Amino acid sequence: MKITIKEIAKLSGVSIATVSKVINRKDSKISDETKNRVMKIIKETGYVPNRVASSMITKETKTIGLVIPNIANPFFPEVVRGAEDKASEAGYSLILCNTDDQIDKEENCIAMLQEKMVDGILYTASSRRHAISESLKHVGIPIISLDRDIVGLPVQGKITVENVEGAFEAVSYLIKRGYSKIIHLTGPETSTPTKQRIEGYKKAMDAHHLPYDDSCIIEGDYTSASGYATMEKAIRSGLTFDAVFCGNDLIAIGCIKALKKHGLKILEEVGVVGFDDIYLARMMDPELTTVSQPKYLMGYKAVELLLEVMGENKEGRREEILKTTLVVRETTR
Amino acid sequence: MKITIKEIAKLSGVSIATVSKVINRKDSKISDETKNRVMKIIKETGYVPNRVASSMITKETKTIGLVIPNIANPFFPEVVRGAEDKASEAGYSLILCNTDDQIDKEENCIAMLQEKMVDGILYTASSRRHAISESLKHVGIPIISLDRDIVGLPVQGKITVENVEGAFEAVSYLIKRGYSKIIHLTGPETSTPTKQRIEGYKKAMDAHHLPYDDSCIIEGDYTSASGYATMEKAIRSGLTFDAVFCGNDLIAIGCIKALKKHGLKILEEVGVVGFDDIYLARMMDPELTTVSQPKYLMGYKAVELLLEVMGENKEGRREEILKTTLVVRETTR
DNA sequence: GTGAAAGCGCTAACAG
DNA sequence: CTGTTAGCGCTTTCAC
Repeated sequence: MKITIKEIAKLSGVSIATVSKVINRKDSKISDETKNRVMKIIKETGYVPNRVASSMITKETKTIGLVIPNIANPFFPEVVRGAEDKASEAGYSLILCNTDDQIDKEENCIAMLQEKMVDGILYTASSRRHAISESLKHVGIPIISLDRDIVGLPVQGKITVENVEGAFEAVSYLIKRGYSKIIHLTGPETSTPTKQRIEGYKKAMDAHHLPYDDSCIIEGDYTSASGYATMEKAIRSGLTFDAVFCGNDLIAIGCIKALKKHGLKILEEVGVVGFDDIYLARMMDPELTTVSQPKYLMGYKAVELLLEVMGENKEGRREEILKTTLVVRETTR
Repeated sequence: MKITIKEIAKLSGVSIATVSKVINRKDSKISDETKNRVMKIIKETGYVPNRVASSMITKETKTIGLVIPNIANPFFPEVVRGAEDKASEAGYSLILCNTDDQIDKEENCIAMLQEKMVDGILYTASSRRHAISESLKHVGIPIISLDRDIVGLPVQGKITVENVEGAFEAVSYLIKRGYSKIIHLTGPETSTPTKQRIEGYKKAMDAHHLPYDDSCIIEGDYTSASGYATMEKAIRSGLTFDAVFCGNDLIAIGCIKALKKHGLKILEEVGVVGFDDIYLARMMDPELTTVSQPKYLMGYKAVELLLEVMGENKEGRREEILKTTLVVRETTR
């Protein structure tokens, strides 16, 4: 039988109300003597307050739900770490959910988080999501959308990065370094980041009056396997290019593998730029030139924003768009 | 005001007990008619049962605490994924805690998890931990220790890998391939895996009557920076070697950087073997020969074991030691 | 300064 | 088949 506040009260010869007050530091009107006595008993007995009981009354669980596609995707661990740091700093903990970009898993997660009465949700929408499911519309819990935007979803806030600008900068850099036949290997075109990176690519090409057509923008998904496959196909199909701007680093890795296999020299013959700057980018050989996303900060800021929204209980949507930075390494001349 | 079971009862014209039964599928004795009526109302109102309230009674939160050093360390995401998969399969969710291998953070995490009344804890002990803190001794919650063993900690189960055998196999392979002056770059010697990998290294060297002394076993920590620094120092100090067995892949990555910098040819002049087989190992160039740990399985099995232990409420310690496999790639001849 | 009492939303006997 | 009742462990007025 676990020890409860009742025992502590009995043992210290005070009421449970008093014990509750000292536990929660609402003890301005409790004499030091009783305070110390209660504290001592608590320590001695190893009493642990039951937060699920207090949650019932305070209506907060000090828990935040974190819904992401897959923690094993190297993009997310840092984001999660940032989120966890800010959360624990503020006395919250994180429930982690993986959705594999599958809509039904997403809905299950959200439902579960609602039942567990989390105080807020950080949500990276499935890149496959087009329509918003009904059930998602009436979650009565603050939601911050992370990384990806969902039009129509009633979120209370949004943390994204400057995808257009990041892509623009990357492609512009490529052009400045003398590359001119630049192709773009993208992720699923249903997701906002993908669309935005394509937009940035086009803008840069246009700005420099460089030609491109639909065959230069090749859709895949955000995996190295996809990068490998699409690159392979591009080469086979006789497409000419001297640089490739990849939708993310994973695609870039696969792409480079394919390039190497075909004996193409990275940097001299073909420049490659990634997006994300995952841990891997710095570790591979050659080190990958890429657009760095502030992953840790994204998680951190997302929780920060969520906490704000939760506090104010306001309706207004908040938004923060974080900057990317081009990191030039060894896959571009 | 959030809608409660009471409203549903009123709206469907039944008692709350009945509603409770249909929610929890204890409805064998409820007529289909009432069942359907209640279900319909639930759907219409968008009622979400409050699991924190039911937790108070059932004494279970369907939540598991996952305590790891750092999710941003590439070893852990897959472990966590495995754990999450098994957990969600069984209707549980995971609260994630990062400890940075700091004992005080560990204790905070554990305390918080206790207060949140998690049903069990998965725990990767700090590699710096030598003594078990008092507070950890009387957690009344089942604990499974993951990856690292903690002597003296009253855990109900243990999931580890065959570190000795893995190291033995790696070093033996190196020897078989003609390397003979093999050094070992280790992690912190306070942690069990480190000790075991050293043991495996020694066993293999002994088995083949190859000489080594203390200077061949160089302690560092499990980071690429450490791998770089220790390798650098080893080279500077004039240590001779033709292969290096690294305590993990991160060390191997740093080590290879240092080797390359000094113009040493990987594979021909110096063979390198890592440990873990993180995602990176396959992505780098040259691809890393390494001892693969079943990371996903570790997490999965850990939750499985925890669930078992929780179910039986037995005292006996359970243990599962998973196999490693040597993956030969491009850093060994 | 401290305590009594009224619940939070739900489940689990037990009655009917 | 369904409802009544007694809490789960805690916080929070409101008295004293």
